[in-house]
Amino acid sequence: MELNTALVLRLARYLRVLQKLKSLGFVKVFSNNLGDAIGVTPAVVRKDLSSIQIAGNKRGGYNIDTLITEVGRILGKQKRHEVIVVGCGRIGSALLAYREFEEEGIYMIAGFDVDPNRINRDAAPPVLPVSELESFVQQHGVEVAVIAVPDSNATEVFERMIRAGVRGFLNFTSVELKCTATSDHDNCPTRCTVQHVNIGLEIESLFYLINIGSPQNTRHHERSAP
Amino acid sequence: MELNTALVLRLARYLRVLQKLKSLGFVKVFSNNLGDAIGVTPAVVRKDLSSIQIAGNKRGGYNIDTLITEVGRILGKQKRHEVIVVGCGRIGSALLAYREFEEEGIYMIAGFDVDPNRINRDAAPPVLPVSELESFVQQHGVEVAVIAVPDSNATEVFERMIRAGVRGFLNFTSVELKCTATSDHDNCPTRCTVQHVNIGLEIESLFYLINIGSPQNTRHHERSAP
DNA sequence: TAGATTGTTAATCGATTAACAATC
DNA sequence: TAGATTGTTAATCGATTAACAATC
Repeated sequence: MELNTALVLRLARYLRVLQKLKSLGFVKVFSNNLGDAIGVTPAVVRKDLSSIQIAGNKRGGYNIDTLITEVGRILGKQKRHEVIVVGCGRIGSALLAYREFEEEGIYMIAGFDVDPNRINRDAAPPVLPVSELESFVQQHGVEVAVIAVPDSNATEVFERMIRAGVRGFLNFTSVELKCTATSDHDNCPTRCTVQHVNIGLEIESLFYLINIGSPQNTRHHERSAP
Repeated sequence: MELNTALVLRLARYLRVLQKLKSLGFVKVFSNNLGDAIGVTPAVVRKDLSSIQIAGNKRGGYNIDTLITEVGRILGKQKRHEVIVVGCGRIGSALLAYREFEEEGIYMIAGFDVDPNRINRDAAPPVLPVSELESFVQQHGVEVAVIAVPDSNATEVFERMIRAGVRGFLNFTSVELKCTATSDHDNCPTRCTVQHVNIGLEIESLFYLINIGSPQNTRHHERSAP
């Protein structure tokens, strides 16, 4: 069962909506409710759910608890998700301090920087020198990292992390980090995934889009349709 | 000529690559160079360029200067692009202070916040009280805004800005802001565009994707393929 | 000229939408 | 039962890929 990025993002969105509905005391939900909430048609919702083997009732919609459990299981919500942030400038440190992710089981466990003035081992989460990146990754089994360094250092820290075993990246630089060609050794079979967040690019495209009047859209990754 | 979001984002990416190539002294570029650089096939590049009426030479590729001029013109790079940031918490103020956008002709001209402690009229850019949002938007003809307020305030500031005439939004909240249903008055014909940046969601999906080993992806708005 | 690259058409692929039988 | 909603199939749409003639 291979789910693509778009589907996984939709599942994560459904989950957030479901959690809100549950907290409001709802027990059941219909495909058109979920569709409205995240901006897709009911048919997409039903197809998504049936693709992950979740069945509803022909008349009574879907049970919210079942949905939360099943979608959460697929997204691995039973596990604690630990993330590091490499580059603790303005954006990096903003993300590092952003505790709201913990509600979703995502924990920022450390930041890394080259600047000695930014190092702070006593902070929570601590900011460590990048020289300790590899050992930290290996010790903690870090799988996912945010890259928020200057463009000029992006490739270096990326390749170091690949070698150290990190497999998922959220890339805030404007360097187009590629997974395939990164292994120096051919014995590196590691597939990795990079999600790009390029704010300048998004703003640039916004200026075009508003002046033409094309329909709404999503991102990346992350985008929603009417 | 209606260009969709994905195409516009690719054009913006081409432009960055072209600027780099030009600064390195290159004069010509081939479709496969551009394709490699942003992670698409040469055929996509040629199709994109021909769709905006840019012709290359059958043997000599494309002229970089022509490309920069033409793509820049389409993206409206001759104009100064002014943006405001509503919500000056950690992420909002990080973006407000991010001067690198200016290289791309994007200027953060003001921030807005409810917290009196964050107001600073003398800063560059200034941080103003949200009560002044509408008047500022109208005075400066603001077209694009970053929304970085807490989720609970997202809809309110969004609707206020819509009414004030803002038409493009970069939404950092996890609220699914929708353009269509926002007008209180039916006489509001304004189409707007929202780009969503939902970092928690992207990290969540990363954890799924790395554990299954699906192929790389893009964002959004903003994502890149092999 | 021979070789390489564009520009475009046709073929493929996947995702979205429409439709509707099954059924609660 | 009648009405409403699911689950799935078929039809549509758009985007991606393949292929190749045109041509520099």
